[in-house]
Amino acid sequence: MTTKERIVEEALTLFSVKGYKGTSVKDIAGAVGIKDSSIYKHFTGKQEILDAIVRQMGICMERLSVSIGLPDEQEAAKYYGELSLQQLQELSRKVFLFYLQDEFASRFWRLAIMEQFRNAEFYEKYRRIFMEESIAYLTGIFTEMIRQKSFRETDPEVLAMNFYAPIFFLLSKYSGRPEKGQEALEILDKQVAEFHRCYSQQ
Amino acid sequence: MTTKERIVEEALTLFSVKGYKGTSVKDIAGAVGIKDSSIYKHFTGKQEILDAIVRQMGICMERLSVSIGLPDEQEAAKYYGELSLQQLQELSRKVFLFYLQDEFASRFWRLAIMEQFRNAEFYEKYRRIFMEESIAYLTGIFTEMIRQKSFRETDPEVLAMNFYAPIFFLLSKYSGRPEKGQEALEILDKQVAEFHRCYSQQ
DNA sequence: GTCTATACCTGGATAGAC
DNA sequence: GTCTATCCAGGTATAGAC
Repeated sequence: MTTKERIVEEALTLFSVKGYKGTSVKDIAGAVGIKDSSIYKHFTGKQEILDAIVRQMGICMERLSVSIGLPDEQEAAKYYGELSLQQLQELSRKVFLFYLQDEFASRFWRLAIMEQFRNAEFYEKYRRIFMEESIAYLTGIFTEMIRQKSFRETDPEVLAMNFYAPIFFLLSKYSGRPEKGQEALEILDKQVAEFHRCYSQQ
Repeated sequence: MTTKERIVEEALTLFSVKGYKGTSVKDIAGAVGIKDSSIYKHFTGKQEILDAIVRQMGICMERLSVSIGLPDEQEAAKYYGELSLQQLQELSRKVFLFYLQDEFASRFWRLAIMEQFRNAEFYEKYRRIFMEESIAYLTGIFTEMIRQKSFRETDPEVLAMNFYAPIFFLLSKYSGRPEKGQEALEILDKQVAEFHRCYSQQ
């Protein structure tokens, strides 16, 4: 990993805990193991490091399904087949654990949460990645499931929100404490079981 | 309003947009209309202003139901009677609009979100007020509704999460933009209608 | 491309006049 | 209880040696 990459790496770690304003260039340099002045050979300033993080997030997260290794909406129909309870739980756990534990996504989640009110770019990315794309992906899957009659006839967007909102809630609750992920997963499984009971036609 | 109260007031407004670190004592003093040095006649420092805000939130929000003017769990059974769709929608709208638009709660919500990772006290208060108490309140209501057989036999906590998670999601999405509240309310109503369809026994 | 040294500024906080 | 003046620490950033 180049020094420039390590700067971005350490900066994201620090920003995601102490915030942008709460992290100094000295802190970042210290974490990398160089002096603060050396940072300026790689970036014009602190703001540019933040910009690099945002850009990287844009690249990494362009599509939720690709990042998590989930089938895309077209394949999903086959992949999930009749969408059994076990498969639904697998789907919810994958999404949840990805955002909670993925090296990059979990830190970006926290940073975006902290910066969303100060920084329009963060608000946009945060909303798109962690809200709209997730809902859109699930809407696609559920549309197909309903078409296949494995799910009850319902507005697929309402269904997607019903499925995703508890995941989002638990992410918000546990994003600072990934070590408590097990506790969260148990709650999540209960939610999904209830979801399945409500909508599945088996 | 005393100067001390106005300092807390303006500080909360600024903190809730620019964050604690992003707001200077000069900014606060400027908003109040005094010089920064005068602040120190009322507070020992910036940190104490933040402490005052946290304390005030503790007082204001001790019980969700009181703050919002909702019936408590015992009265709720009578109040909501058979819990019609309209009453469920009223309940969800009250909770949602309170956190979104209440002068104090909406700003505290944003501040707490930004400070939760840096400040354990904020994380505690944020989680207690905006997550656990809401869920606990709804669990109480739903327990009673199930006992009355107006709701299907279900784990009331799962029900509470099902009901509250979309509210929480929409709050997170629209907390910076209360002017778009109408758009959010339409989505919320759809969610509640679906919830009612799933669980009500009428 | 990393270092030392340094310039410059902002922000938190105090002292003391009124 | 507000002001002016001031101090000090810490943070961003630059210059220049190696």
